[in-house]
Amino acid sequence: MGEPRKTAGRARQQAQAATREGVLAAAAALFANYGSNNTTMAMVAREAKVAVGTVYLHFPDKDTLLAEVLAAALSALKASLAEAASARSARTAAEDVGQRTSGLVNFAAARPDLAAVLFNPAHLAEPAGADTLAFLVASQAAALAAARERGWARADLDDQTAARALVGSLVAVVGWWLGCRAAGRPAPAPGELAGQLAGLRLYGTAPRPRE
Amino acid sequence: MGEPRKTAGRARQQAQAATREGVLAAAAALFANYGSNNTTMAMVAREAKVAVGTVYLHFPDKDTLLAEVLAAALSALKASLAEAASARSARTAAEDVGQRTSGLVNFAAARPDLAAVLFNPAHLAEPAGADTLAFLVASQAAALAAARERGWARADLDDQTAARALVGSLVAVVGWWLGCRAAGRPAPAPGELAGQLAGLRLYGTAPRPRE
Amino acid sequence: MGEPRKTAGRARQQAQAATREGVLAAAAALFANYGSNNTTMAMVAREAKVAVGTVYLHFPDKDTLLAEVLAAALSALKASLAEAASARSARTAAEDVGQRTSGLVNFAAARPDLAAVLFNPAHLAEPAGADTLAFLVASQAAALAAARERGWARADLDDQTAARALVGSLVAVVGWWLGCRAAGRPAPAPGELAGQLAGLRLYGTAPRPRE
Amino acid sequence: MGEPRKTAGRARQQAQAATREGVLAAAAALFANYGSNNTTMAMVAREAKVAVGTVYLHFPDKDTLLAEVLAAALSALKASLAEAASARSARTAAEDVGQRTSGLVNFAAARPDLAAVLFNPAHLAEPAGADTLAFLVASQAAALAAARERGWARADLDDQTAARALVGSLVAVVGWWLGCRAAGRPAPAPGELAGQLAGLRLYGTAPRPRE
DNA sequence: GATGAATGAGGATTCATTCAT
DNA sequence: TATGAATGAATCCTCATTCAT
Repeated sequence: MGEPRKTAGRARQQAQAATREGVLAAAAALFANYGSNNTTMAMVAREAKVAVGTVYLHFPDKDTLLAEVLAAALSALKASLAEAASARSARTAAEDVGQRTSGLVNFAAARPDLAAVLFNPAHLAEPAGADTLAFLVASQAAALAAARERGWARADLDDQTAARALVGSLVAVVGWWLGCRAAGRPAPAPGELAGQLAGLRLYGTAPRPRE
Repeated sequence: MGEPRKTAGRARQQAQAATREGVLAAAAALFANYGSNNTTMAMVAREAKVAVGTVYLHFPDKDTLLAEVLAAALSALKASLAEAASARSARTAAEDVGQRTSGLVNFAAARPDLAAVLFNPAHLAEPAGADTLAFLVASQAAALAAARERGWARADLDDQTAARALVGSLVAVVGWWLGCRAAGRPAPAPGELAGQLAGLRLYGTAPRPRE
Repeated sequence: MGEPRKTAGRARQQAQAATREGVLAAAAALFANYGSNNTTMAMVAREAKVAVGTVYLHFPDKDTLLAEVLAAALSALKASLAEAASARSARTAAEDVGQRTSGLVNFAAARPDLAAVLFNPAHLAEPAGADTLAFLVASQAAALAAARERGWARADLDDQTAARALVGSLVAVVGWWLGCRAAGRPAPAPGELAGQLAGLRLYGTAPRPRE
Repeated sequence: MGEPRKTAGRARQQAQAATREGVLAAAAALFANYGSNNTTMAMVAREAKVAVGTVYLHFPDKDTLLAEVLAAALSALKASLAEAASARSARTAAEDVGQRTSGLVNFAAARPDLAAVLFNPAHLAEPAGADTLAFLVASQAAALAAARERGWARADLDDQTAARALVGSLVAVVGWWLGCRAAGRPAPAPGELAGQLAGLRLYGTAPRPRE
């Protein structure tokens, strides 16, 4: 999977890595715009200013390329969230969910390319997206379990089901939001969006007793 | 020019309609199983025990076929929900949401094929699925607005955003659930699933004060 | 080749013939407009307000249909020319050629459908058009031979070659002229066209000594 | 992104050009023999000893392939005529037309493939052939106008009409002649053919007063 | 490692023709 | 005779992948 020859010189290795990153970035941009299904390897190569063969030198096939683009996007998301999380710690459920949700929306606003690849249901539905989807679900499930520890979440929730529902709504809403913004259609402000998502997640649609 | 029998015979018409339905059913089954992207027109024809040309006799192209399969599934869903709705009327928000959600899950349990086509994000993302997605979102938004009228929903929700989130979570969860069941993997019982979904929708993940 | 059952009643036979004529007319109209290559048997049937099968009842296949349309057009042309010829007899070469050419152009103006089928090089190039082309060439060759008898044509012409050249120019010019008229583009008046064609045929492009 | 060798090697480029020419030649041969309508892209590929995809690598679609074959044939014709024209200049109308016609016939004799593609009415009638036809007509019209300047052509000719007639007769006769030769049927000698064509063009069919 | 021409299996769609009613 | 649904071979074109340079 793209493991460069051990004996290569330092400069060589760097050039190699740069090529790889270029392809990855090109693929991300195209997948974000058109979806991987409507993107050909030739398009990726052209965008990366590289020959088709070069793409195959770094990624054995298209599925793997998608998987790696998703992995890269996911790891950028993780990094972004981790940074946000380290900044402050939540005192209440509302703060907790609010911070997480804002983090996500901020990531989407800051890196629309990566986010658009990640929050594309078609990508997550493909075999190459299974890992990514699984991770997203697992992390939501973990967050839910952690929240329950602290009394921030109901005891009667099935974590699997709830995590899937949360991921589904995030993907749908953020995907839609990014699409609107990319197309220049009206879209809620990031803060507004995060607020709505956090509210729905925490309290659902029913009126809150008083808070 | 003679006296052409325009009526062409009752039996003939029925046979034609049967062929059309056969193709539709075959397409639904395959789209449900593999997604329309991994299904060829030849597969549809073979499954329907019909020649390729026959498929095109009834549907002008693949996109239209997908659109019609989605439309059929959607109308079956509507019928199922309408029937359920006419049976009893809700007195409380919980009853209302509970009934709607159960209706949906029951439909998925009763017609897994149709539901799997409908609740496939890749289908809804395609142009042919735009109408269907739009309808689902609009109907959720309408339900939300109606609920608010009765004081069953918060006033500070953005209907568009919330409707998308709800559709997203339903699609994700029901799609996953159907996949599990089709593959023989463990999956929650229908009632359990409906309960979880209804709870999340109404109250989110936070503990309920008491109700 | 469409020979109706001998035992059929009178009315039956007439209805049959009417159907056949209807198909022929429909095919002629479509072939004239789009060329036989861009006309499907289904289009013919629809235009004739008849079922596809009915077309095949009267014509064994598409090639034969084209051949018969061409034959019908050719026989209409012959009839038109014969009528014109019987009216007056030519005294000079110029009169002779002038009358023939006018007859042709008048036919094209009067029956643009049939003429457009006939004067379509693509039709004449197809196997089904071979007979028609052969007839046109033969009739030009005969006319040339007859003219030579009377001293109206040069002795050093090769009839085959000259006849082909004449047919070629007629087909090209009349076909182009009909196309212009059908499309509403500017086109010479019929008399003007006939004059030009007759002049070219008789005297070529060189200046006439005096006549 | 390394240092991509944009030049890709001289040999490589030549090989590519050779492939392109091979496809062009194969297409020309097949189009000449069967007409583009009866030639499939698979036949072209097979004839060129190349994969189907390779054909599409060099020509975006079948129409373009036909257009390029026609363009190549036309430019070969132009070159051939230009060479002939530069050799000697005409003193009389008869010399002028004679030289032009001989040039054409010589080209047809020397490059029967290219000529057969060019002088196929079906090709010229297709959209892809429109340019070629237009060029042929325009060049005849120009020749006519030039001749008139010198008093070599009648003043009462409509250039459009006459040019179409001339092209039509050339296409018909040369096309037929090539067909005869290819099929081994008897056909006039090139000089004979050119003489007949030149005579018809200059003086028509009427007896020449004296010359 | 990089290149990009070449490959060819595969997929959507068309349409002349058949045949049961 | 008339019908028109059904047939399926044929065709154009795409694109992931390979490999000689």
